[in-house]
Amino acid sequence: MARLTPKQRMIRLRESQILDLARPMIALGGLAALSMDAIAHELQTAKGTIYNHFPNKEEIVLALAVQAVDRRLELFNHAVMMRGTSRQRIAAIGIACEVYVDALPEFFRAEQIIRHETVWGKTTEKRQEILRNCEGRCMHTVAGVVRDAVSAGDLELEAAHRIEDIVFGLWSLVYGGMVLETTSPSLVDVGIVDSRAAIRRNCNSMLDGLRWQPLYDPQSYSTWVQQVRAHLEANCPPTGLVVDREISQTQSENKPKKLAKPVQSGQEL
Amino acid sequence: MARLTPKQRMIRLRESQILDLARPMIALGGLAALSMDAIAHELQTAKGTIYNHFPNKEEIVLALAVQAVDRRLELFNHAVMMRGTSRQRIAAIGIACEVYVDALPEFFRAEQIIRHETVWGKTTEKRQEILRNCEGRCMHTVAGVVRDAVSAGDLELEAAHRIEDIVFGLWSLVYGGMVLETTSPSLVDVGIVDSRAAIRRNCNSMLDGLRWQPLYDPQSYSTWVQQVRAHLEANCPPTGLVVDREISQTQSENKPKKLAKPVQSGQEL
DNA sequence: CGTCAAAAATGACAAGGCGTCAATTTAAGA
DNA sequence: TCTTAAATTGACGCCTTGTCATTTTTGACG
Repeated sequence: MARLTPKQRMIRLRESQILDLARPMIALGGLAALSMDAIAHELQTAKGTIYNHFPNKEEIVLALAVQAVDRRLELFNHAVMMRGTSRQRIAAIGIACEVYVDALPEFFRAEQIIRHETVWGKTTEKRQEILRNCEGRCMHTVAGVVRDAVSAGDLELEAAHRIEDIVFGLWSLVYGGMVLETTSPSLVDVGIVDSRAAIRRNCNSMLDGLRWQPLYDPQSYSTWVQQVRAHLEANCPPTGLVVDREISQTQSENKPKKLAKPVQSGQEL
Repeated sequence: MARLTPKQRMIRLRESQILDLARPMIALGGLAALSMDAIAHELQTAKGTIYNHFPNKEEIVLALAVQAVDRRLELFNHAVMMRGTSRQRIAAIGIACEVYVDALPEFFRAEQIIRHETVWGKTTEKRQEILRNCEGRCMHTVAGVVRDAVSAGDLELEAAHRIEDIVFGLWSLVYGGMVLETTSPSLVDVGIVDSRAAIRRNCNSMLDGLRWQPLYDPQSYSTWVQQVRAHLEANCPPTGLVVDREISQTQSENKPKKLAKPVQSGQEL
């Protein structure tokens, strides 16, 4: 981590500029709206230069997803550090998810898009590993709360019910709910008027079903939500910047990687 | 519903041929892998002819999604018709989802793809309405079981907990779980070894949390799963064909619709 | 300060896909 | 048989991504 030459700093800067330009694009219209030409044009460089930073569009999305999970983890960490019962702390993570989706929708979008084999399959192993790492740390944070609950005696695990599976359940419930909320043709038609409230209520039902003490109480839960939300929104302003993550020293390390035969040359879903 | 001229039958036939060709394509590589040229070529017609049937790629995906939800509904109906407690019948729907995803992955994929604003936004109102209708009927089927449970006294709804929200919860949990299972970079790395078992377990936790009687019992649940799965797989062979759904009498009704300015001309996600 | 090899930037180009439309062929009913 | 509406055709316009031979810049070293 020696000092950087001006040139190197220039390159780093451009990398983050690329991502800053790309983020609103994919938020607006998915991968198809992410135009390499447009980025090059706005940055006043040649397209080839963009390709020196990222071997293809998909890799940009992956880079965005990494930023996204970083931001999410940050919120999670703030959430679990709050003082309260184990049940309150796990609830805080749920609120963190809501804050995340509401305050950083562009990041959330990146996470959704990278979650497609067709996109994922065109990215480099190197960056994939980075994302896996981030996701792993997120899981670890959540699992930690569950473990604490067990230690504290708030939660008794039945045989054949693993901590990871519980985390997976909450994850499914929240992620699935958010995705359906965003993309379902007919949520309102079908009678779901306040999907957020429904998600929260359902998470609580699940935890009640595990007999995670203390059981759901609308009153106290509601005030806790207020508290957490205020705390998180105060501490994690959407404008906060992410530290640049260094993936290679030189551009040339990125260049020649040549994917093992791009299955589809077109764009995506 | 008079008789069809040979020509009209020809057209109907081609429509289903288009869908049959498109299904494996999107299953393999998403919307990008759905090639209009390839379909035209394989059908030995001109590309323009395909565009007489569907105004764009997205509309084909939507048509596939309609087929998909039809198939899903079919399975749901078989599931809820089984004799058992209300809790067993709701569990049967969960199993139906598993059978659906396993036996008809191409259909599931279509449902996933249409669930993107960028894809959805390019389809016609007419067919959108059809899909909403199908989804509504699915919801209705599931909600019916919940209502039965309430009637039978197996389930007491607290105030501010609506039936639709419970259905939404199960939907989120199962859909979210299945999506994560399919697309998560690192499920195994992170400790989820049997995601299906986890989904089932978590659904049961949620229902337990609602105090939906009788509560989860591993033994009896497990045997019920066997039964349902066998029944569904016997009654709904994957090869079963869907009745053609008639959307318009003549092709020319489809043709001139001209979308209100395609925001993105490229493909998707 | 000058030299030079390596790194980075450039942009014209190949490849390939979608959707269009004027012209043509086919079908159906009188 | 004739007429008119419907259906088919396929070349074409337009847009995109990703490549790569060439040119420019950088910075280490004498």
